[in-house]
Order: sequence, then structure tokens, then C-alpha cells
Amino acid sequence: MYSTRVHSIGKGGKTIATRDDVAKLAGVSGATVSRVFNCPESVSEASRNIVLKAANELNYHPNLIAQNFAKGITGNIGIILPYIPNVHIFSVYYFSELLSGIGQVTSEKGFNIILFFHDLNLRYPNDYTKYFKGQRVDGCILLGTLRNDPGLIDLKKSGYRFCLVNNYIKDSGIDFADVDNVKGSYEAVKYLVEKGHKNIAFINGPSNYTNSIDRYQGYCMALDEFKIPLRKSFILEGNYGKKSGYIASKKLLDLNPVPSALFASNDRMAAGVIMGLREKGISIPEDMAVVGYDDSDIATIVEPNLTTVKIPFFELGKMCAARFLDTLSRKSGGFELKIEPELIVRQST
Amino acid sequence: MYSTRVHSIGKGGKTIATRDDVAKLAGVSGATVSRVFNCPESVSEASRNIVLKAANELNYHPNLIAQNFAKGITGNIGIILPYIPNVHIFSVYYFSELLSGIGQVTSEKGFNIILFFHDLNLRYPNDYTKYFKGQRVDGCILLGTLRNDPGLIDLKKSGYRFCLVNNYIKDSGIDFADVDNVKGSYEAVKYLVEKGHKNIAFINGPSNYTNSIDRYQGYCMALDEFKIPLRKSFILEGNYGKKSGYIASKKLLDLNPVPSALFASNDRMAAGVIMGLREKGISIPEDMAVVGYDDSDIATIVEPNLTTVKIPFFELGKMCAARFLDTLSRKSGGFELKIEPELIVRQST
DNA sequence: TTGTACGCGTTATCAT
DNA sequence: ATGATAACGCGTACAA
Repeated sequence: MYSTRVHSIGKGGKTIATRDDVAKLAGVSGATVSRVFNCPESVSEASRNIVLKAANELNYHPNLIAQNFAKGITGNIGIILPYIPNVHIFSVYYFSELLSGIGQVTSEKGFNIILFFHDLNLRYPNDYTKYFKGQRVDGCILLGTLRNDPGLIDLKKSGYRFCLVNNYIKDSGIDFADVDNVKGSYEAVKYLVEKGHKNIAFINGPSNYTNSIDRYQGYCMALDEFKIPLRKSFILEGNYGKKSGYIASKKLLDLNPVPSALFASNDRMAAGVIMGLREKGISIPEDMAVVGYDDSDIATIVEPNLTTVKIPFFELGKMCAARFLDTLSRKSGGFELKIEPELIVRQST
Repeated sequence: MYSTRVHSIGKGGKTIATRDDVAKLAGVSGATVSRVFNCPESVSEASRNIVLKAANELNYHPNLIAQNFAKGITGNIGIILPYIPNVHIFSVYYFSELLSGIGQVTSEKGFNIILFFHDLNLRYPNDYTKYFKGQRVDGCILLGTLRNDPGLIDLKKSGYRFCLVNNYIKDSGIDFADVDNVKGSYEAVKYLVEKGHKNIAFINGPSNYTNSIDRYQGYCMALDEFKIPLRKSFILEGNYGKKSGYIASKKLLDLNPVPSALFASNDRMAAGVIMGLREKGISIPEDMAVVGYDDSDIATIVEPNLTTVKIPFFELGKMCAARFLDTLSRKSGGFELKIEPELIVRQST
């Protein structure tokens, strides 16, 4: 009888040695082979050497899938990314940085990262449970989720293990790691006010991101503190893309009064604004001061370099992953992390 | 007797239903349950309905790990990324784009992507076989590998399934998807020559990348074609970072003769050069024409916008993944893909 | 069409 | 210190 399974066939037809192959060659039981690889101190030196020699001879390596399968874990952490066809999510600064940070921590702890591309174009509410149902991950970290997404509440109810980065839902009990965007925004606007600006326009991102809401709140707080009236007409909305900043810049000069400063809720939009203003002959910062947000690589590429609010996304990713892995192994309870941003002053103000 | 295994415990202590749980509830065998999920047409409608009802009641979902384990496949494609502590690899334009492209194709085909961070600081030669030995992936795509890395030859000999992106090794039999960088570079320099430039400096990336060698070759080819002598002093080396371009720009004006044009082998270095030249009061393109490479997002952010060679990395990632998955399923033989870049003319020339 | 039974490569328990 | 052996959840050849 002959098995048609492909299991032990790999590497161009060569057979892959299993634990029991090694056991047979070494003249010991399979259990002893396992012990040599898992708790070598519980095996006599003699047996250990025989087993290691046999393992080496057969080029044996424990099958990680089988190992995890037997242990009832996967060793995989899922990362759920928003996916919109032809939008290249990795090119967005903060996703890139976050992923690098998460990847560093998880790989140090021996976990694999599995990427899931979540199609946001599907009908509401988002079903995130599908990434957990096949039990191929021990838990997931969700990036780029929307504010008050009911799918997140459903996911929480389902009992699966997950956390959010760069978003949070108050009183939901959902773990998260985020930036204190209220404070970041407040500091930026406060700085402009202290430089003597009273007419400060604000171009924000879409309101379906918690980020945007928080940044708006910080803007209001700073104005309020200095008794500067809030003008609705000064609030513009972009989509965090450069082009939307460019478009917004065209409206800026038609405002009455014309603002002397602009706060953009990310650097890309700030770059678009600067491009648009330059076309109109406005010089920065003399005619208009501009403050960005993120301190992405763009901030030191645009001319003049951007004054901006620095968000340490890489660190955020690391912290989030570390806490999440702790939580998974039940070493700790839930977590709600907020890290502090920092204002970086450059030539655009 | 009571099992301490965590297998069926998840979701906060609730039990996860298995195939045999469903079978018992439905009053059929486990095999029938499997059939309902794998080849429903081979099951009578009556049984099928009973099984589906039971499965629904128990909230049953086949365990993907166990499924693949039984089938002897993993369903995972590994992506090996160069990892250097505190260097944020995802922030590099071409990694981001490639990953997005690969991710799109693999997820469409039902594969998971597992990211591996390969520490380049370990001693030579690179051992890539470790990512395969645990048999947790069906194959790997390697990004950012170095020219003639002996570790790649070793890996090929080992018989594991893999391919390269953005690199290749001649006559090695290693599958790859790359850009025709000789041609891209040739077109860029030819364009400068045709604009009347004779003194064209070149800032290249490190020579341990095949990319760099190819771009150098294209530069030489174009000069040769127009009988322009190659000046060694015109060849500068950077590290593909903005800062290295900035540093190189300082040497540019000391050359004799002073070049009237510069070709940089990526946009980041071109941006650095422009920044440096601006400090010296050199205006672009009047005093010095600058051409970049990649057409990354930076190209339209720097002022003036960069004339550059557009590399469709996203498409490259898609093509590579598609062919690689084909190869894995033995639908096709090896592949050697080279895609054509395109010159984009903007204001910097 | 359906059920039985074995195998996948481990871990972990229990005897010895 | 070591060996048998039962899980783990599923696919599937074979028999019925």
C-alpha cells in the first residue's frame, strides 16, 4: 500500500524526515526525540547525543505546524489592514511604521505575522470574525479601523482576542494603543496662537476616523483657551491625501478674513496646501504659517520643511504588540495605551 | 479522565465545536460533515441540510490549521524582508509597493502571507533555509536581497521553493521578477544627452545591489552610444537615502568640469541632492538638471517635481506573486520576469 | 450515498 | 530516564 499524501514529499521529491524516522535511526522512542528538542535536560547525555546525531544525519527539523497543532496554538498573530483595490496601503506612512514596530516585537517573541487584507467596500457592518473563525491565528491587531465601527463591537462580543491601533472606542472594553491626538492638536494650535496668529484655519481628515475627531477637539480646546472664536468657515475637510490639501488650499484665500495660519491634520495634506499656495504666489511662512501632523518623511522634504506634530508610530507599534502578546498569554489584563506626541518646529512657521 | 489541552477552549472559555461535534449532533459520521464542507454535491440534500443546521447551531468552522495539516500543505507564503534594527523597512517606497501587490494576489488565491524579518547583521553567508525548515510555509518570496548573495545559491541547492523580487542571479536557475534597470537608466541618461547635456554626474546606490550595477551599466551604455567619455570622478556613491544625496551634492560643484546634469539612482537621493544644491544657490533645472529613479511619492513633493524613471513596483509584486503561486502548484515551470520602466518628464530637467 | 478507520507529526500523560 | 499511547481536527481510501 502506498500513500498518495504529499506530506513527507518536499524539496523536489526528497523525503522530509519526521520525528519517528529519527527515533528509528537512533534506536529510541519518538517521545525521547521530542524531549531532546523540547527539554533536553530531561534526557541522558548518551541518548541525547545519539538522537542529535540521527537528527542531523536525516536533516530533521520539527514541523512547526504540527507542533502548534498538537499544542493547540497557532503561533500566528493576524494583522488586519484596510484594503481598497488600487490604494496602496503600505505606502501610507503610519501603516508602514506601525507594521515595522509590530513586526519587530512579534518576531522577537517567536510569533509569525499573518497579514489579512480587509475589504472595506463590503457591506456594513464589517465582519471581522471571519479572520478568527478558521483558528489560524491566536489573535489579531487591527489597523486603520473606523470610528465606532459596529463590526468592532460585534467582534468584542464574540470573545475573540484582538486590539486596535490608532483608534479606540470609549467604554467598550476593547484594548487599544493610540496617540493622544487631542493633546497633539492642542499643542500645535497653541503654538500658532502664541506666535501671534488669531485666524487659524484647520484642514482635517474624514470624520469617520477617531483621529480626526480628536484633532478637531484639540483645535477647539486651544482656541477656547485663548478666547479665540471658532469660525466654522475655517474648518476644511480633506482625506489625508496630498491632493485634498492642494484642493483645500484654493479655498483658503477666499475666506474672510483670510487666515494667517493653517493647521493640517497630517503632513501629506500640509504638503498639498503648500504646493497650492505656492502656485498663487503666497510665501510660507511669511504670508501663511503651516503646521502639519505626523512628522512623516515628507515633513523634511517639502520646502519649507514642516513644523509638525511628531507621532512615534514605530514605538506605538512596538508597545501595542508587546502588550497584546502579554495579554494573549494571560500575563496581564486589558490595556489602554495613549502615548504623547511632540511638536517639532521647523521653517514653515 | 480530563484533558488539560487548550485545544477546544477559546473565546473566553467557550468551547469550540469540532467536526465530530457536528457529526454527533447531526447524527452522521465525521466524514459526511467533511464532505458537506468540501464537496457538498457528493452528499444527499437531506444529510446536507441536517449537517448545515447542526454546524450553524454549534457555530462550527473548519479548523484551517488542521485542514492544511491533514492535506500536507500550509497555505502560507513567506515573505522574507531584510531587517536592520531601527531601520524601518516598510517606509521604503519600493518595499511598500511590492508588498501591497503581493498581498493582493495571494489573498485572492486564498494564501496567507507570513512576514519574516531577516537579520542582515548575522554573519555571512546568510542562512535562509531556516524559514523553510519548520515547514510552516509552502514557499517564500525574498525582497531586498543582495547581489550574488551565496546564501541564495545555497538555498537554491537545498531544493526549497522560493523566488526573488528586484534582484536576480544569472544562470543560477533562481526564479525572479525584476525591472529592466539597464534600460531604465539608459533611457534617463539618453534623455539628458538629447537635451544637450554632456557632463552628466551619476549618484548610484551601493554596489552590493544588482539594481545598482544594472543602473550603472545603463548609464555607461548611453554615454557610450553618444561617444561621451566616461569620467570616473562623475560617479558618486550613496546609500539610497536622502541624506546620502545631500552629502553627495556638496561634492558636485567641486568637480572639474562642473556637471550640468545629475542622474540619481533613486528619488530619495535626488531629493537630497536638490536640497543640498538649493543651499548653495544653484537653481534647478537652469544650473543643474536632475533626474531621479522610482517615481515614488517623493517625486511630486520635492520642488521642482522630479523627472524620473517610473517603476511599477505594485504591478511587479502582483506579477511575481501570481507566477510564483502558479509554480508552486506545478502549473508552470520557472520564471524570469523583467518589466519595462518608463521615463516621466517633469520640471527638474 | 455513507460510515469506518487510518494517517498527518507533534505534545503530553502515564507507566515502567 | 524512557517508552507506549492517547489526543489534536481533519482528509480521504476503502468498504459497505
